[in-house]
Amino acid sequence: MPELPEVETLARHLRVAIVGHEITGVHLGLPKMFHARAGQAIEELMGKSIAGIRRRGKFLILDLSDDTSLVIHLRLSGQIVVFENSARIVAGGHPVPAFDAPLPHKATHFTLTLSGGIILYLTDIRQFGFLQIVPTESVAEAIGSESLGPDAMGEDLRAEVFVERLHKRGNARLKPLLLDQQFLAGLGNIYVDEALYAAGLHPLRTAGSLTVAEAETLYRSIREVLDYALTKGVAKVLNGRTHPDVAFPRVHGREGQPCRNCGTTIVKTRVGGRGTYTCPVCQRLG
DNA sequence: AACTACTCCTGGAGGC
DNA sequence: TGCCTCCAGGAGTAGT
Repeated sequence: MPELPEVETLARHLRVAIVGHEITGVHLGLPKMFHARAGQAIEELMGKSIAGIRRRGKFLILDLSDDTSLVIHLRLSGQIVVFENSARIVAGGHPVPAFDAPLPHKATHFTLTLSGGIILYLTDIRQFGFLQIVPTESVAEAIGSESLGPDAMGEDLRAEVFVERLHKRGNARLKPLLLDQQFLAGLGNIYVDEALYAAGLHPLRTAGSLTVAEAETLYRSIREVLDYALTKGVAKVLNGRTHPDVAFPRVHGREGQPCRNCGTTIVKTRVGGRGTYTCPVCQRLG
């Protein structure tokens, strides 16, 4: 589930909620979720404090007080919920189970108890998510930063950088390319559909077929969609079925419903094995 | 370089 | 109610 806006929102909320707190309890219910280095035990976390929280692409990074870092990837169905003295203070990621469901859930695989009456639950129905503990100086290596593309929200990703990268991958189709974390880090299936729709570009267009103006439009659309998700709080409510923002998503998941630009029926196709929603009029191939 | 298929899992939705 | 199939917001690997 969680794409860049969801992970970023989680990072921001966790920053307020748990930075400075000490880890006083650790429970790992699904051992394979912990991608341990040789000889590592999850109990190493005990006694360390949360020094800072970062995000890179879809990776969530908890920097700890002893220059190690807890790296978390939620993949498709990871969810994090934090309680403080029995009150839920953070909830984000995949919406199943519901954020207000009793915890721990049977799919809660990792629990951190922190000073100040705080408990963090990591729940993951499909068990694809994972944890790593690495030296903070090795985080980049651990998450594959050399191969990971620029962060989709990063300030260093200027339009001309994006356009240049696009044209280097001229034969690639837009949708699989934008999903490729080595090309651009952070986008997932929903936001790629949203960005392409906002830019009026068909997901099967090749990168090389875009004019410079179209490529710049795509760049702006990606930033706008992500910014909207972050500032309007849709990243959080998007995960819930009954999010109050009826204006978002604008195309993803709206098969059979009218396009909000032109009224044409939104169609669902499969591109690169992923469910893909488009307006056949606003997003033309030719 | 770029595409497809398959893989890790569970659960919800829909058809019968 | 059960049973079946398909699908799911990620991403790595293998084969073409």
